[in-house]
Amino acid sequence: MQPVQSHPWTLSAEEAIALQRKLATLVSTEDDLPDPVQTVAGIDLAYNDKQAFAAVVLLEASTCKVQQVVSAEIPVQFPYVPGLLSFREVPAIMRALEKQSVRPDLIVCDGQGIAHPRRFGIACHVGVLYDLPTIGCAKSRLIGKADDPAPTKGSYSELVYKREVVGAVLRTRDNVNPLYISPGHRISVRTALHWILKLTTRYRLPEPTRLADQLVGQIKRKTIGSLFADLNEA
DNA sequence: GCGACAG
DNA sequence: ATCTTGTCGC
Repeated sequence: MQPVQSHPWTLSAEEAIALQRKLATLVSTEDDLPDPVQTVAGIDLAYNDKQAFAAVVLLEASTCKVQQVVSAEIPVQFPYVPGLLSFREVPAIMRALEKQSVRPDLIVCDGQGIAHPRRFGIACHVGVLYDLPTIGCAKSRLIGKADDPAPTKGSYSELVYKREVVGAVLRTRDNVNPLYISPGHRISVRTALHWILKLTTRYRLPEPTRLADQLVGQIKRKTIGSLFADLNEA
């Protein structure tokens, strides 16, 4: 699949911030998903000294069964800067997605959606580029305040930033650290929570992101840069 | 001015 | 993100 739009990627931090403000205008938090959501994709990345690896896992929404896996490798060109994560990860994600034949009905990203200083986390970036519904599912907080949700699975509390509800802190399993859920594009906070819970089985992370995380790790190990270590074991 | 700060 | 085995607790 190809993106609906693109923009330069060789930017300074200042230019990236200006671009985020501009693209944030296109984000929608109104539910606009296919009638039956049939396929869901999970995306995650792994890093090497010089390379970034991205993996996209396509799942059947009703069963969480893997239907397709694509990945890509690309040299890291943008440093990690809180608030500018997408400029470091999206290039690799796009290379992987161009290898994927199916346009998923929903995408779960590892990181924030609108729970971001300029309401444009990585989930929003991916959503706007492909004009697809996306959810930001982060393991920790970037911005906002929230009460600690009850310790039981399904409990959650609103994540508020600048007096506005930008997401929720969700307990996906009993007595485990909660996840930070926020809309990426074409989805509301409530619907995003609904889907994350629906896609969560026996682990803290929902299946799309959990499997993508697990797979990029394997893919990274099978690289020539990591083969030397493997030769010693063999 | 001093912290906090997705992956 | 990444370096990494065993171990404590629900």
